[in-house]
Amino acid sequence: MKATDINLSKSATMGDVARAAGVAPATVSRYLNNPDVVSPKTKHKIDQAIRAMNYVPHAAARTLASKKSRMIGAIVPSLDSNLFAPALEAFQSQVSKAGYTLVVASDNYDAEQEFKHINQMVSHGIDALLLVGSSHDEAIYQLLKAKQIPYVLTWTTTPQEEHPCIGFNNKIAAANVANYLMDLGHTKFAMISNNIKRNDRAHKRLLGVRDALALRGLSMSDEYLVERPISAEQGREAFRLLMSRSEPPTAIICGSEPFAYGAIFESKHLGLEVPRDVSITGFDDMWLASLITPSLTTVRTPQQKVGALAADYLIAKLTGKDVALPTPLEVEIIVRESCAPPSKH
Amino acid sequence: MKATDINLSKSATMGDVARAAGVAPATVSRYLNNPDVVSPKTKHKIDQAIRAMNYVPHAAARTLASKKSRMIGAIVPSLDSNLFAPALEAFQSQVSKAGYTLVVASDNYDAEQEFKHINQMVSHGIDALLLVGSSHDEAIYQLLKAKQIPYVLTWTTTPQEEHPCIGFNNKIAAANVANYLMDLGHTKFAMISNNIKRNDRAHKRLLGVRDALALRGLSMSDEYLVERPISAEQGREAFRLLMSRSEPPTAIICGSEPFAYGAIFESKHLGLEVPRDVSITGFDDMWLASLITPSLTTVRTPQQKVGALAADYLIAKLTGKDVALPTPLEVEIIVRESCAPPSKH
DNA sequence: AATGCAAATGAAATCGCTTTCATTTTGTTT
DNA sequence: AAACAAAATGAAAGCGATTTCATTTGCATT
Repeated sequence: MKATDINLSKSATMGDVARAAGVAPATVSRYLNNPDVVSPKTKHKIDQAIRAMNYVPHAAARTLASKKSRMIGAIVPSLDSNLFAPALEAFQSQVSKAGYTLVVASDNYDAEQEFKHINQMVSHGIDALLLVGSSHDEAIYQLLKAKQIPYVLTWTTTPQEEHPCIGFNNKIAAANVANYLMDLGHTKFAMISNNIKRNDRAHKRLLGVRDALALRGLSMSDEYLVERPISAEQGREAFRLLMSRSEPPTAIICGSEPFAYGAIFESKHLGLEVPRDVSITGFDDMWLASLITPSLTTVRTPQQKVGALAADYLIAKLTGKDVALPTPLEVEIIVRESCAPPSKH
Repeated sequence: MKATDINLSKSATMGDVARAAGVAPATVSRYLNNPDVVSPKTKHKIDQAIRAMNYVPHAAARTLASKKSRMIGAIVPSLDSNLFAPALEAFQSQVSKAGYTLVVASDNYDAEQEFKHINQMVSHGIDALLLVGSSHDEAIYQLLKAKQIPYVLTWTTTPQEEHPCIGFNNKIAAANVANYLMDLGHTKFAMISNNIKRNDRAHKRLLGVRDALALRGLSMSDEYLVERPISAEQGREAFRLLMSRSEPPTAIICGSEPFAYGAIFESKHLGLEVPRDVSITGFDDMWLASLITPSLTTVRTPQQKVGALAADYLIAKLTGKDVALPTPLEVEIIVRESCAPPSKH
């Protein structure tokens, strides 16, 4: 770890190391990539030489020659978001543990940006790729297929098993929430959601809610669906809007948890009491859910698990192991204080 | 953007494009890197060929030949943290806007991991590097210097101008908070902080507080300094601990904002009222600060700005422009409800 | 038309590694 | 000790771009 003898001139190359160790470059390469096949004796010599010259392999050269970059890409909607950060952190941890380097980009829910980023990453030779959600340009899949790049879609499950996915069933999860609220006696629902068109998870959650309602002969008109960028602030506004309707909902299902926080905070400003006047649910179970007053009834999603499993899957795939895709992950409704039966008007 | 004619066999190389366009590979290279020097006529031919074959340059080959990877690295303590995410998002946005690809890693405040990641990134040929904080292994600086890799330290300022920094003065910011509280009449202080040894920002904030106190003849004993990993949950525990002292503090300065949230939530459990029974301050002004009850008096730090400026600086540096480092950024105390004069015993 | 100069292009070496194939060394078996 | 298979090593050909240097082309000028 001492860095006393850093060579200030040109960096040492594999050739330099080979010369110093008195072996051929090929042997150094083997030492690096497949140590088992080099004899202990030469292994030692090479080891010495590498340390002495502070040799660091030139990754681009390796990539060029081997067609493997030892980089894995991840494209998420946003880096600045509690929604993906835990998964990304877990992903990065696993990825780097396996000796890979992580390349990331955020696309702000914009398909064109995503496409651009993917092209850039592919050009850089990433060995595998993590994507969020299930709706991606067909060209992307074609590209990944053509280049034989393993990928995985996260936060989602494909019913048709078209693509490898690691996530949970958003539709069912949302349906469970709706059912829970209906069991409490609610009939007048509203939903605060991220953009339905651009965010397939949001879309599926909406479908889940609508299906569940339909099964019990209920429905939610479009007026009670408010689409917003994800943030607590937007949740506040959406809540105010919804509660100012002539016929306000008795239960508000938030497609993303920050909306729920915003709604709860805003309820205090409006002099409303949760859950007496209106029930609110979240989605994800972030740290604030249990601390806020009233604490939030929500569905807990396995965020780090998604990240870690995605990494494991891709790495296994790269290692040549044949991997079974994990079955859709479980989610769980965490019942806290923010829901109650609707008041008798 | 159509991907109808993806070549399923080997990807097209520059040679293929050259052949198709009836020019030399060198000319294609010029078209890509320095379009001004190729004639409009050939430019058109090459353009056609590239589209037709769906050619994507091989980044590793470019890197090898040009010694520029068009990748920029960033190492942050944690990806799963509201503290760095906004900056990182802004950084990534600028970086990719300039045509670079972002490589990230998190080191969990562990110097050894950081060193490992940097080596890996350097091996991958990153053109520039963002680091957080000011305390890094000397070997790192040597390596970056030897390889001539521009870098920037963020969230900090070096008084000695040893290294390029983009951030604010943590010491002064914390001192301001302490002064504000002393102005209110406080004399019995406590601080909840991240690990002082591993986190230089935390350390500087502590120094700022201590210095400010000293200037007014006050002090804070070590018993009133609680070091914890950054989270609201840890903030709760620390708060409970501090308030159970025989002589509890009247003001608690939180070195990171999640601590403050935890403290405020826990105060309710303990039947204490903020700010009547104890004043609390945060650090960063995250979204929750204005929504929580009581709203949090805190210091607002320019997070996106740090990320964006860091990117601008590095990119300018890479473009060969001579860049003036921005002066330390301003921070501002946002006075809200969580502080008040100490109660009369 | 001849001249000269700048602009545009091409040829070929090079970047640092991997990998195939051939060769040498080692160790085991008879 | 001979014979042979297995293990270890070496030689050399790429991988796909960039870049220097040389050459050709195009245009304006006389």
